[in-house]
Amino acid sequence: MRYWLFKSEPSTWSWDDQVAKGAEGEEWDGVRNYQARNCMREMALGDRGFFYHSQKEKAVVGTVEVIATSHPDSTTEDARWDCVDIKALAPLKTPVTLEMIKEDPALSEMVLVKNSRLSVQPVSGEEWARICALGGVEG
DNA sequence: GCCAACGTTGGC
DNA sequence: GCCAACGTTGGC
Repeated sequence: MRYWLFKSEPSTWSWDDQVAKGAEGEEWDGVRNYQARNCMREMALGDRGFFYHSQKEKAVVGTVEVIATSHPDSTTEDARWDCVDIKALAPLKTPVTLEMIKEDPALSEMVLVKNSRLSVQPVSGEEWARICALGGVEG
């Protein structure tokens, strides 16, 4: 199993919106960046991810699971853009903020730190375990 | 609200 | 195919 991070502006699509979709999940649509799209194309059923709130909050707030592999993005006719479906798994007891991530030597190499603009990105197994521990959630 | 970083577009 | 111009993202 591989691990990922999905970034969203809470004013556009928040963790609460994701939770409200329940087991049915939702398309992670609207991505118009090749690197982010390529990440989604690599995802497998059952892969796990973090749900990250950008802008004001800047924190990992929950975990999600990939429930549909890459398919055309329904919000565009442009065949270049694909997306996956994800469902909410569990909220973090303690949101893990960008500040905490930057201060933690074990997390200083995260794509989130190195390339802050990439909206869908890979997370290593070590990073996954560390953030789950900090956040008080089962990996 | 500003600005740096980055990706994309389009003219040559 | 290169590179300048432009638009967008996201942290501060």
